[in-house]
Amino acid sequence: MLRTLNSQEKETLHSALKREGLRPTKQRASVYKVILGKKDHPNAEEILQRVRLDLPTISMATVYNCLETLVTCGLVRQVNLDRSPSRFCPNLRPHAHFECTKTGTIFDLDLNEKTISTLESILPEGFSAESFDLSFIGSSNKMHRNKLNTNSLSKQ
Amino acid sequence: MLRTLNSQEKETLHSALKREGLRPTKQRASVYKVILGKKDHPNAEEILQRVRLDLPTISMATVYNCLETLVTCGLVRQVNLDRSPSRFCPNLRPHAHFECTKTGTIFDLDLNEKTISTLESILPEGFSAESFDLSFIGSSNKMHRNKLNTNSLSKQ
DNA sequence: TTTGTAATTAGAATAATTCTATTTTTTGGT
DNA sequence: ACCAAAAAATAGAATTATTCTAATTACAAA
Repeated sequence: MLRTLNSQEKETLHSALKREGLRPTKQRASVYKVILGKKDHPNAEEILQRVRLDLPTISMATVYNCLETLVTCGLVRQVNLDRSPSRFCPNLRPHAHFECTKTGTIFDLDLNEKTISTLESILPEGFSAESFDLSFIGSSNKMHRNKLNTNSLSKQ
Repeated sequence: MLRTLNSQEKETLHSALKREGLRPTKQRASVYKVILGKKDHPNAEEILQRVRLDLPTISMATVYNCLETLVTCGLVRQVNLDRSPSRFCPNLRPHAHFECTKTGTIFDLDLNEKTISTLESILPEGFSAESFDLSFIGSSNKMHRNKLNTNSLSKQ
């Protein structure tokens, strides 16, 4: 059985859904719980497997529907690296991704204010960005930080 | 009829292919020519249409094969934005992409040394990147620079 | 030339995602 | 609680970009 949403997470989910005029269903809650529960950037197939521990009859179509809903509500971010299946992550802070070619691990790299303004400064006059995507491919000697159940790293 | 490769471009292509032990074919030359000829980040389907002006019987499989070859040889870069079909671009300088939501135009944004070192500084100890991808989505009031036949912009 | 290898080709196969049509669930009004 | 209307979930078909397969054609070195 999967860890359950705590009351704050439940409140976040319900109010975001309400804001969009959408209903809180057990399928949506379970998909959200899975994404919060293991921040390893799972794809739809992996999310389906994990959700089925709780809801054995959920369909792939529903997983895709729930993911779209959660992304629309701003609770979850869709991460596309190259042409591999989309992955999903609950980190709403500005961050980049690093994919380790040795292990396949994807790390979040939080961005500080200075870095963000450097990114903004790339845009010429007359351009304004509503979003950006930044990712790196390479190798790392860092292990998964399983204890914290996160792949997020930042420099001190 | 399409503009032909000049002798320098031909030499670049042939020596890059030779370096990899690959043969210079008319299909490869034509795909390369198309990508150099209009720097609007075409996808495989668009490249097929343009190449067929020269080689009416070329197949989509060959276009994909040629594209893979050119990317492997380092003559062309594959550009993936979200989950849309891969696009191809001959700009080998370090650059980011900007997709205009109003027009669908994709602009190259050349990156200066300072920006590149800021990007490198994002990586924590123990991480090394062999490549990065940076893209923006937003809107721009710049028109296509058709006269120069390029979508590349940089700040002075 | 011949001969082996590489490249091209058409079409089938694959894989991620989206769509369609049906059933189930939820909600708000009585 | 009951019912009607709307939303969501579901199974499976459809779509789409890309890759694979097997057969043919072109090339380059001896």
